[in-house]
Amino acid sequence: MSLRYALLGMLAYAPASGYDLTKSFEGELGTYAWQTGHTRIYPELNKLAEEGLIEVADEGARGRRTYRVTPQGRTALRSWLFEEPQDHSVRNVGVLRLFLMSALEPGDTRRLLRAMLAEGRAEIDKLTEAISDLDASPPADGRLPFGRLAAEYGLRMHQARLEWAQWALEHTESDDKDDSPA
Amino acid sequence: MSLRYALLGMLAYAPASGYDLTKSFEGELGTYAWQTGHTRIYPELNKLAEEGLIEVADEGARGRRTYRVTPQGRTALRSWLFEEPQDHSVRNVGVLRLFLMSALEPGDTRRLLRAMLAEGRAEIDKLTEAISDLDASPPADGRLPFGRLAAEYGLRMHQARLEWAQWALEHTESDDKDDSPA
DNA sequence: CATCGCATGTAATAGGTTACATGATTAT
DNA sequence: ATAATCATGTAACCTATTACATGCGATG
Repeated sequence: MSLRYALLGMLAYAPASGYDLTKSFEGELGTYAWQTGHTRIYPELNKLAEEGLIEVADEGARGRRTYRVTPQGRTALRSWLFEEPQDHSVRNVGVLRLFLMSALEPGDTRRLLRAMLAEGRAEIDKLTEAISDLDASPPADGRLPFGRLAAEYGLRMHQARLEWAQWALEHTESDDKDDSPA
Repeated sequence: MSLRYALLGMLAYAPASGYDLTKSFEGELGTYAWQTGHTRIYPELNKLAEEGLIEVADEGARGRRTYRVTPQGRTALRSWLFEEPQDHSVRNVGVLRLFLMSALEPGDTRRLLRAMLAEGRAEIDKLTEAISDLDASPPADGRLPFGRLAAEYGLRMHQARLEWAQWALEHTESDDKDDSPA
């Protein structure tokens, strides 16, 4: 059920084709919020169009169809966002790994945590650079673009995760013979 | 594929029954890392047992079967955790809502962001209390328990998300007539 | 004229959710 | 006795992934 709102929402930002949307899901959207591929996107777009929540705005070369949300689509998105029964459904392999690593022997746990710290730092560097690029060429309308919003989210999450890993490392070492700080 | 490692990992922490595991998934594990229910857990436990990755440690009243990981199971878990091809598969309805809310009119976006800030603060209060309870009665073995680890993670994530929402609010208001600070 | 990227799809399989189902034990 | 909670399962349906498939248009 969430996929359709993801599509509706992205089309509410700006009209796009299935191909464009596929690319979006390969970026921040897929990384932090909702992962999917073109094999789910195309059938769902057809369904949304049938139901009148989106419509073809333009047909281009190679059978390209650019969709935009209809007023009904916008209403559906809005009511989904304001609707109370929030399902907090989460499925995140990275976090699962994080949690489970401490089921290993302390030595292994510490090794994994250190690897994670390195990865996290690399990710933060990448995002910091991406953000400074985005801020160097702000959009004309002054509106916060989706990518900027998502990059900021990613940056803050990675930082928090890094600090958590550091904390976890401190609380794992006491049990171990190798007691050098991280 | 991840569900089986979630189960294997939880059993590596401590032996448990399908019922116990179901409860675990209703807590922090399901909230931050991987959601599932008893209808997936029982069949998967049977499969894991067939494959020799877990075994029945104890049978109790009402058909209760307590499982524990076998050495092969521990090896499988360890190799999954150390294995390189990390799929960063994420599916998080909350984050999706966060990202999509800015596709609405600025007034609606601001209203949702403010609601989110309130929810986030409530969540942080709850976790802070839960953590101080956990820290008041630390486990005898000095090992960091799963719940403590997960609560700390949740706390830090909620805090980072809150700060992000505050940031987003600041960057959304410029476009709006109602320019009072959050 | 070949290769790469654009652009859309279907089919088979796997994984997940909801509804249905049953029975044992404990607490009131 | 009755209700609540413990404890496990199956079946139907829905959602998601992987493999397969096709053709157009631009670039070299």
